[in-house]
Amino acid sequence: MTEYNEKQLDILMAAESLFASEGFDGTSIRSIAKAAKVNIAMISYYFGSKEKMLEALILHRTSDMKMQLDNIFKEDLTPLEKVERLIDLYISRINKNKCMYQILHFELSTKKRLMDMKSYAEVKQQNMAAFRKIIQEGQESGLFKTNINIELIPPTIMGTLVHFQMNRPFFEAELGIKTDEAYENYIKNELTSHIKQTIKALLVHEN
Amino acid sequence: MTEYNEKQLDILMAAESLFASEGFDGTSIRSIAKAAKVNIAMISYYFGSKEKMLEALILHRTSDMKMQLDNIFKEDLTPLEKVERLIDLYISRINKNKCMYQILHFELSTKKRLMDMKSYAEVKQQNMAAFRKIIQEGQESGLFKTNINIELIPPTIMGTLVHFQMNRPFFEAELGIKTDEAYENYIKNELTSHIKQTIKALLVHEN
DNA sequence: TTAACAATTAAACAAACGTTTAATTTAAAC
DNA sequence: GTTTAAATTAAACGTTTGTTTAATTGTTAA
Repeated sequence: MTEYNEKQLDILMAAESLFASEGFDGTSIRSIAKAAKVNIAMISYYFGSKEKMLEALILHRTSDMKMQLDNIFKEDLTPLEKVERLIDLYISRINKNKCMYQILHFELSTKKRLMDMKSYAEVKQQNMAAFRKIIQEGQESGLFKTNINIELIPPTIMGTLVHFQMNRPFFEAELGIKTDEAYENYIKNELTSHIKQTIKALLVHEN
Repeated sequence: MTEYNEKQLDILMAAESLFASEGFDGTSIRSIAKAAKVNIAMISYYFGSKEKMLEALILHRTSDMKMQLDNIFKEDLTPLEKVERLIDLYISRINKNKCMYQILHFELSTKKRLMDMKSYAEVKQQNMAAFRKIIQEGQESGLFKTNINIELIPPTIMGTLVHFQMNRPFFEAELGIKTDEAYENYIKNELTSHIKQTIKALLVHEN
C-alpha cells in the first residue's frame, strides 16, 4: 500500500469529491488545485497526470475496503445473522464511500478510460466468495432454500441501495423527506430493514 | 411532442450512443458530428447548443416511455400476474433504453447540469402510482402481505438489474458468460426469474 | 556556509473545446 | 426563371483544457 503525505492526500480528497459531483471529464485540474489549495503543477508533479491521479485514488480507496472486509466473519453467528451483518456492512460501506462508488459507477460503465480496476475486481470477488460461503452454510443446515441464485443476491442488496441513492430527489419528494438527517435515518432504518426483509423472504423457509 | 427530421434524429442517436459510452463531458460535438455524418455547425444550428441537445434527447426518450406505459394495465390479470408483467416491462424497457438510462444515471447523480428532468420525474411518478395501486389491490384481496414498504420495491427491481448491467465484466467472469447473446439470455432468463422470485417471496404468503 | 535535493510557483505551451460567422449550395414557392 | 428561405459548409473565434518549463523558495546534511 502506497503512502501519501498530507498534501497528496489533500489533493486526492479534493479530487474525490469533485470527480463524484462533476465527473472526471467535468472536473479540471485547476478546480482540484483550487479546492486542495495547491498549485496546479503539483498534480502532475506528484501523480504524473490527471488520469494517473484517478488510478491512485481508486487504488487508495479499494485497498481501504479490502482491509475492512477482513475484520468480519470471525464471530460465531447463525447463517441468517451473518447475512444480516453483511447487509449492514454493505450499506454502511456504500454510505461511507459514496463519492468513490459514484466515481467507480461511472468509470465502470464508460469505455473511455479502461483502467485496470484489478483492485476493485478483487474486492468484489472476495465479497462474493464470502457471501457464497455463508449461504451454502445455511443451505446445508437446512435453514435456507436451495432453489436460489446466490450470485444475484448481492446485486439485489447493493442495487436497491444504489438505486435509492441515485434517485434521491425523487424519493425525497415521494416520501416527504425534507432534511439530510431524515434522509440518512430513512436509509438506516426503513431501507435497511426492507432489504433485510426481502433477502430473508427469499432465503428462509416460512414456517 | 416535438418532431424531428431525419438528420436531426441522426444527430440525436449518435449523441445518445456517445454520451452513454463516453459521458457528456467526455463527448465532443466534433465526434458527434462525425458519427452522425454532419457538419459540426449543424448541432448548434438545430439544437442551439450541446447542452440543449442533451435536453432534447432526454425529452425525446422520456416522452417515448410515457407512451409505452399507457398501454399496460388494461388486461384482466391477478395482482401477482400484474406484478410479474410490470417486472417484465421494467426489464425490457431498461434493456431497450440502455444508453438513455446510462446517461440519466450520470446526469441525475451530478449537480453540474441541473436540467429540469421534469419529464423523467413524471414517468417515475406514474410508474410508482401504478405499482402502488397493484400492490394495494393484492393486499385488499388478502393475497399480499401488508407489512411491506411498497415504495422500496421498484428500487429493488430496477436496482438489481442496473447493478448487474453496471458490473457486467465482473459477472461475465463470475458466471462464465462469454458471448453477448449468452449475456442477454442470462438477463432474460436467470436474472428475470431471480427478480420475480424475490419480489414474490417478499409479497406473497407462502402456500 | 554551502551543496544538494525537494517543494512550490507563475508563466507558457500546444491542443481541444463549444460556438459563431459569413459564404455557398440546395430546395421550395411564386 | 427568379425570389426567398432553409440547409450546409469551411474557417475562425475566444476559452479552457492538461501538461511542461524554468525559476525560485524551503529543507536537510555535510
